[in-house]
Order: sequence, then C-alpha cells, then structure tokens
Amino acid sequence: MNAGLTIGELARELGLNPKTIRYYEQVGLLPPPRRSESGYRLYTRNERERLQLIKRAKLLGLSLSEIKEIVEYAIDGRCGILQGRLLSLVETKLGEIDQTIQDLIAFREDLGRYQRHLSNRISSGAEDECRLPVPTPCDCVGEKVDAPSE
Amino acid sequence: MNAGLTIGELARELGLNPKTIRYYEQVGLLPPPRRSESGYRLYTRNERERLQLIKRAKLLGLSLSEIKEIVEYAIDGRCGILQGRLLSLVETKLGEIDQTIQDLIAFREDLGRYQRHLSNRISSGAEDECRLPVPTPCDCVGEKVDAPSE
DNA sequence: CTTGACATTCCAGTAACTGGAATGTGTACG
DNA sequence: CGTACACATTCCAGTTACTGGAATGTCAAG
Repeated sequence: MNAGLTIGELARELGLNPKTIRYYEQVGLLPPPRRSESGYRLYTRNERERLQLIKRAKLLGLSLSEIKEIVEYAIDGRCGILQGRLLSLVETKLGEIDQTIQDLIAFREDLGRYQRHLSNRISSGAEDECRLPVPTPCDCVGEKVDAPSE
Repeated sequence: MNAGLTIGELARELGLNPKTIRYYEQVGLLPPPRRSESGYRLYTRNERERLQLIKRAKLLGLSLSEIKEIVEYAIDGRCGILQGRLLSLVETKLGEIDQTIQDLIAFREDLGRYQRHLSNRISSGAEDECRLPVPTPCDCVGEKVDAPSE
C-alpha cells in the first residue's frame, strides 16, 4: 500500500494536522488524491508543494478562498480573466507583506527584550517590581486603565 | 462627550473592526474602559498601545489566551509562578518567530516573482503556457524530503 | 426637529479548524 | 491464526476569533 504518502505522513512532514488536510480537500483547496485499494488517501510530491504554498500564503494572512484562487491558477496554469484579478490581488498583498515583516521583526525584538528581562528577574530571585518593557518603546501597558484624565 | 477616543476612532486608527475591540473586552483581553455620560466607551492612549501589542502578538500566531497571559502579566505586574510559565512561552515563541520571518520573506520573493511573471504575461498579451514559479520548487520551510518514489 | 453617522446590547452566523465516535485497515508478535 | 495497535475512513459536533444584523439610543449638522 505504498507508492505515495499517507495523510499522516504528509501531515507530519508539513507540521499539519491530518484533519486540516482533509478539510482543505473538502473545501476544494486540494484536489481529491488517489486512493489505495482500501480507500486510504495517497499523496505525491505535488500535494506537498501545493500545501507548502498554501502554508506560506496563510502566513501572509490570505483567506482560504484567496489562496484557492492563486493556487488554482498556479497549479493548473489556467489563464484568462483570472489574470488581472490575480495580479491586483498579488499586488495588494505585496504591499502588505513588507509591513507585516516589519511588524514581526519589531515584535521579535520586544519579545527578546522581554525574555531577557524575565530571565534576569528569575535568576536574581526578584519578586517585586515586575513591570516589563514588552510593548514598543515606552511604558504604556502596565497601567490600570481608568486614567480619567482625557 | 470627548476627552478620549470613541470605539470607532480607535478602531480606525488601528485598522480594526469596532466589533473586534468589543470582543476583546468581552473575553477579558481589554479592560472595560470608562464610559461617557451616555454610555459610549472612551479610550485613551493606553488602550491604543495595548491593542498594538495584541496585534503584533497575533501576527506571531499567539492565541488570544496566550496573549492574555502576557498582557495580564504586563498589567498587573504579577510575579511568581507565572514568570516561569511565561518565560517558557516566550522562549518557545522566540524560536518560532525567526522561522516565521524566514517563511514570510521567502513567500514575499515568490510573490514578487509571480507578480513580474503575471504582468509580463498580461502586457505581452500572452494567453497560453501560464505555468508559474510560485511555489519555489526547492523546499524552504519543512525540510525532510524523503519522497517515496511514485 | 429630522437626518445620518455614530454608539449600545444581544443573538446568530462564518471561517478555519479540531476533536470524538463508530468503524475499517495493515502490520507485527506469540 | 488471532489479537493488538497505530493508523485510516466518514460524519457530526464543538471551538476560536471574529463579523453581521436587529432593535434601539445619541449627537452634531442642516
């Protein structure tokens, strides 16, 4: 029953839940794969590529239906009206992705600072004054929020 | 009735749906803000910062309850057991964020290539042979390629 | 004083999974 | 061979994180 990955193997390779893969098939994001004698799904290289693309697109925050549009085009090489629609979708998203990357890098820095702060506190046994520098530059977060002044 | 942002103003500033902000309040991610005479929510700078932190954390893929843990800690300055729990959460996430950034950058490249490809095709009026280089044939994310022959 | 854009609450729906139940499959072991 | 055991199947129900709609209230402008 080999010659192809089972759903579990594919899922493990990609760090996905097998259920997620079945779900993608159900909503038409993945084509129904061929089946073994006994009805097990059998996947190939193609599906792996396709899922990787889907994973990336998800990172970008595309919805499954947007992804479907891109993937369908990419995989099937379908042409026509879709092209213009797709180009503008891609262009919009290109504009967004750089911002996303910036945000992510900024957050990574916050988090790193936070981590250093935490492990310092812990190793020094400090138990008080735990205000932390998580949010961007300044204070901000550690405030009870009634601040009634304007 | 001013001295503070209304929910709509805050939402616009942050690119969120006002409903989302109310939802965050409902699940305890945001403290109930003070209200105007007539019952409108009035927000301050603090909430803006807090929401920005939440937005970033979401980018990273933290769940709302994970975010809540971090934010709550930040707010109450609570110490003790939480610290260790939090440190390991943060450390795990730090490990993931670099991968996420890598993925995002790789996808950005794919997308850029795709965009050039598309606009070339369109401006040259080409209508056939639309296979595109989107999914980067090589593997950038989940390594581990033991392709069983097919 | 009405119109229109905002706000409120509550309830219902959606997207994208995720888990559980009931059942079948394939290999390995005594 | 039989029986574990980890996998697979389908179907259905639940969860998370919103998102929209209805009914109603508020406020600044014309």
